[in-house]
Amino acid sequence: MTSSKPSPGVARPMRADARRNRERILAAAETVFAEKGPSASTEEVAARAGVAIGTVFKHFPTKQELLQAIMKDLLGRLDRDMAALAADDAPGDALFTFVARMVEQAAQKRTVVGLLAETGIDLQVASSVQMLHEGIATLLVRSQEAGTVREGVRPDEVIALLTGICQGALHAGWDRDLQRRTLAIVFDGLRASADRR
Amino acid sequence: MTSSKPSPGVARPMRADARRNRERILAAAETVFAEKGPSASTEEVAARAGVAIGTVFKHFPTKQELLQAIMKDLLGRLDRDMAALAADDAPGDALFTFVARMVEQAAQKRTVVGLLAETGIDLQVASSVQMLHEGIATLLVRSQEAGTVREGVRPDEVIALLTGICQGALHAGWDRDLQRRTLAIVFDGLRASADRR
DNA sequence: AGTTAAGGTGAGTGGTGACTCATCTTTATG
DNA sequence: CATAAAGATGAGTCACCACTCACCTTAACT
Repeated sequence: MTSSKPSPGVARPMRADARRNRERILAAAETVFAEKGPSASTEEVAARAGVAIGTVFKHFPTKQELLQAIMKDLLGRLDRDMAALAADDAPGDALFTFVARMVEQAAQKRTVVGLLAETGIDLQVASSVQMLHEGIATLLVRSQEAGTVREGVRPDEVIALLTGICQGALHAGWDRDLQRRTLAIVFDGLRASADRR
Repeated sequence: MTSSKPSPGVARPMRADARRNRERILAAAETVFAEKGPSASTEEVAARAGVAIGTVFKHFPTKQELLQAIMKDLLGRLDRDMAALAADDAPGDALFTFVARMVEQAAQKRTVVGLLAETGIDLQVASSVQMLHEGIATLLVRSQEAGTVREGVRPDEVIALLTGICQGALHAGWDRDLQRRTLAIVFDGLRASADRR
């Protein structure tokens, strides 16, 4: 009778196979949705993960929740990326580097891009988005202090540009070169310029 | 026996009710798809047009063709808009005005924006897109001659920026003010500047 | 007015995809 | 090893949607 009772409030740890499958599903979902966009079927995710469809729905009761879980993952990684950049890169370049990197990945991460700007994000994801926005704001301020971005540029403008360019990069006809040239124009627009305004 | 035979090669004109319904369907499709994106159902278009489903499919045998018909319409209108601008506006401003106007309409015309950048456009629509691209190229050259856009900017860069910003403007959180400020940055990037590059 | 073919109608078909559940399998624990 | 609960399974349900077709209506021409 001294044995551990199921103490209320402390959830038992997940079973080993369950944890493994959860990871597999997330990985599969990320590649599948990256390739085909969010309209890809849940069955395809299950197939790629090598599990039955019911298993996917046991872990993520709706497709929405699955998408949101991926979102959180991706946003978390982006956030860590950004923190690393803020630490390592020259303060004047960090914002530009980050934007360029994100645009580069955009084509492979349709999901992030799509949802970064989407309406109807629930609170779970919203907080991650919030973090990203704050990170961008920080990078922006540093760039302005370093003089590589003109005063008066506001964070929401940078985010708007970022989402727009990422969206554009998703579609056909944006080769590396065009991407680089387009970004160059936007960066010029952001740079401080004494002879204007 | 002197009565007119159905001369081969000369198609009879459409019946009056057919023509009327065709217009209604196009108008309905434009509003419905503008509101809900291309995934809106054909039934909803039929309902809004006040005709039966079968009628829609008699005029446009597939949903694809309906979407393409709208595209052609919209692109044609844009093209006329652009021609008018080229004639009336100051040559240095015409490009900026056109881009601003297009972005402004973007939120109400999800379809154009979406398909402007989409892969797999058929030849019908491709020619209209081609016209638009040529028009933009013309406006760009004029702006460069007038000195409001720096030399070295290429048409595909302008188009890339345009589609990107339009895509971004589709999504939530882009109020008028943000739109204006974002465009200002892009325009700054396009403007000739002696102190750079 | 009468004739006819173009046009309109809408219940029906087939396919797809999100989600469920009764049943079987596996892990953790005594 | 035995047991129980967590987890996995996949055939089945339901809703939606693009598209069809047999039948009815109407414009257009004599």
